[in-house]
Amino acid sequence: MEKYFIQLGNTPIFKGLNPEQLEKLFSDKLYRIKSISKDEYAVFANDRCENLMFVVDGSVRGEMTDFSGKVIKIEDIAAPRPIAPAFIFGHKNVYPVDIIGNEPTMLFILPRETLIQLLQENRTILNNFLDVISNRTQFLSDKIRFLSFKTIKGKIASYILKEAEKETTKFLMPVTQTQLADYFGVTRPSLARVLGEMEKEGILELNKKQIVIRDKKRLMELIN
Amino acid sequence: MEKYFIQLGNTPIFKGLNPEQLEKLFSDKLYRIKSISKDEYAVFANDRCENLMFVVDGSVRGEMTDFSGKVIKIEDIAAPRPIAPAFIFGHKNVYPVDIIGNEPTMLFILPRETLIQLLQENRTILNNFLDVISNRTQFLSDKIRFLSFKTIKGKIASYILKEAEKETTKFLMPVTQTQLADYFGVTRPSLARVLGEMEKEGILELNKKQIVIRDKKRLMELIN
DNA sequence: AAAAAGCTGTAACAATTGTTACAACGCTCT
DNA sequence: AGAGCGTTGTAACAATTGTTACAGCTTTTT
Repeated sequence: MEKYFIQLGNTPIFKGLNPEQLEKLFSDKLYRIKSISKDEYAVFANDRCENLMFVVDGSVRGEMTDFSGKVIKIEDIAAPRPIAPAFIFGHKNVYPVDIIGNEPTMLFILPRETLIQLLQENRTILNNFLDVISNRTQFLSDKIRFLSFKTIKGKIASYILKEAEKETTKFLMPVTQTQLADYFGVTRPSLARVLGEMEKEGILELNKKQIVIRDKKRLMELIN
Repeated sequence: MEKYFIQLGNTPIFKGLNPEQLEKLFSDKLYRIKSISKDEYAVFANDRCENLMFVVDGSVRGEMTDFSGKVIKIEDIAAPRPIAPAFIFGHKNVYPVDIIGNEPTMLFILPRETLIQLLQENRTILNNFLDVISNRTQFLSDKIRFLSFKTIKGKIASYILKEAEKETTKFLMPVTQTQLADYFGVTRPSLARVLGEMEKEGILELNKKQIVIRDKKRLMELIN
């Protein structure tokens, strides 16, 4: 048993299949393994995306180079995870970022043709794959809805009201302020300041990560 | 021949199949047709999304009601087009918006189970469906990249450099300032002001919708 | 041709956010 | 316990953007 079949079974796309089933499924399929070293490029931005790659050992990062030559890290992708599953189909299937090894890393590479075969013959994989790219779309839609609130108060209000849908007035922030600021596309001190203002105005009560909604009505009015 | 099979063949998901093929494909499948009148709700936001619906005649609009009760129109969907194809799979498959008839409208409704059968037995449909969702993801990714430029100058620079990739220095704005401001998530006067500033600084030259890049280097520096 | 509607340019002022810097607190590792 | 690190609170000032209003212009409608 190759060890990458074990890791593959842990990716969201092959979830629900055990290594034996995977080995059997792949017995008559085309695929390949590639090792990359630290800081080696696996793909360059704008390369054609004709394979679905999985990180089965180690981790890679996605980087963008902007017009001025500055490099921006977009995200880390650690095993076991697929790379850019939403870019292998669609009209413009090129990689949106450079993919670079963070460490010695092993990639499992599936040609598009093989993937299509798998999707057609195995219903679990089809469902998983649709789930993965649909989740991505849903996440991005949510994020855009957020970014469209102009003020930070509006973003916070919208975020908190959504988080507190189940529990009525009290809940724990599941992320740090830094992460939340990043998600909102604002700076961390600005977020902290606005949270402070909302506490002074009596709308919220803050204790570290615990948030209590004191005036739900005014919180709702902040969204417009 | 039911006329909706003709319209279905024009949707991106059944593209490449003629009405006869569609009729045959659907002969042993579950589906149904629903008519809605003007201003009738086809679905409410947060309804479970267990069917894929197509507008085969007329048009609907997607509307959101925010916490303060204000209604915001998100988009129009006219025949022939699928409704929310990225929300039938994924973990949270509920409709993100209300769907309301703009006029007397006919909907073709496919249960998820039927859709999965079609995806497995017909490769064209599988490819089309994956293309549709992937295109959506790619569009949203682009948009988020835009929104993440903090200043209006940065958004303009990024937009213009992308638009002017083919033609070197001169091009026509394909949209009005109002539309562009909307896409950027800023107000129209702000956009106009910044465009004016960039002209004064000698970076751009503006004549109505014609734009000439006078200093590409400084334009690129604005992106960071 | 006249009227209406939409697009663009501009201005002054208000509001919001970014920048930068520092301090206090809690957690983990040794 | 102490060092190191990440998180949070805060402040002053600079920069950017929103708001509102008006005028001139083009395009479409009547």
